[in-house]
Amino acid sequence: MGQEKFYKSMAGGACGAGGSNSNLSVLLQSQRGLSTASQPLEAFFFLAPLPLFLVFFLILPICSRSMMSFEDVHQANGSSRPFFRSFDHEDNGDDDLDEYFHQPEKKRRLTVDQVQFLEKSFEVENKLEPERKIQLAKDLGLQPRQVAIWFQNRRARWKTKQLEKDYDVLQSSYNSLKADYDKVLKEKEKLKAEVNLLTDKLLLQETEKGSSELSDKDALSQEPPKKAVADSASDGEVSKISTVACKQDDISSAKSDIFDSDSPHYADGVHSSLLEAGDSSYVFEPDQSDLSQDEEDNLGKSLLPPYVFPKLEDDDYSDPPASFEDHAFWCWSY
DNA sequence: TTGTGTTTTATTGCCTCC
DNA sequence: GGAGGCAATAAAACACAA
Repeated sequence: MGQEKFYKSMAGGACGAGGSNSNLSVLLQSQRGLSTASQPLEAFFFLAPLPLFLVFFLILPICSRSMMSFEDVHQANGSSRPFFRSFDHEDNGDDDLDEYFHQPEKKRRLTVDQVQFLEKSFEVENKLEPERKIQLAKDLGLQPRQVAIWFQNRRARWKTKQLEKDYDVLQSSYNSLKADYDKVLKEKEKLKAEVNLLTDKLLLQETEKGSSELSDKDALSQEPPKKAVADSASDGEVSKISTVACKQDDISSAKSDIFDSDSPHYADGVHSSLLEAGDSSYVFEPDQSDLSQDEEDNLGKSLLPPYVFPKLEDDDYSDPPASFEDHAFWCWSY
């Protein structure tokens, strides 16, 4: 099928080499200010010594097939590659000519000028209408099919480049987001440590307060203080007293909420060690005998001051993949 | 000079549109 | 059903290091 298309387009674009060369020459001259000699008739002078049938049945079809301009062969562009390299090589003799004609068609690169012209045309419009294709083919001395293929490949290259650009944009966006995320995470850890520190301070204060109140009570009841404390401690009196004291104090109540919502789960070294050292956790144990667990939770949530957050386990944060590539793959896999 | 990687030109097969 | 586009691929041309 491709071959069918190819030969159709070949027929459509054939036999325009001479006139089209001058078109290209004029166009390129106007573009770059170069003076390139356009001499299409040279072709026929060159072919004159050959038998007529050879010219019409062998040489011309090949010229039209490759759509090579003689100007391109002669042009003194230092970097230009010989567009018709094989043909040049065959100038040596009839044997080579025969060999050439029996060779399978080789790929020939477009000249720098042709590519430049096509690039400019592509910049204007990357799609190719039939009329423009024909015109470009004429101007460049190429087959319409070649022009179409060039545009097709050019679009593919453009698309690849565009994908690379998009990838870069996404990558930088991901990097900045990840930086923000890390920053927030650090901030969170910092705030968490601060809350722990304040809670511990409060605990110590409450402990001291509880002891002093107990001492006052002991003094009032005129009982030997040491025995009373020892006795009370032994049967849990301290706990009850402290709880009452705690309930009388708004701040401490709020803080004990903090404590309730947070501290039992703490695994942080500082906090847990302090609690264990004083063994004071029982002091703030609220009297919740008449509250169900659900009510307890709801109450706790509704009464929490705005700065008290529910405990977030570390697992609540799922770490993003280490790299942008991993993340992209991770997203893609979902 | 040669091996190897990259770029460019061209083909093939499939799909969509008219 | 033909024309044209696209993705995948082949293969030639080219660049370049060893």
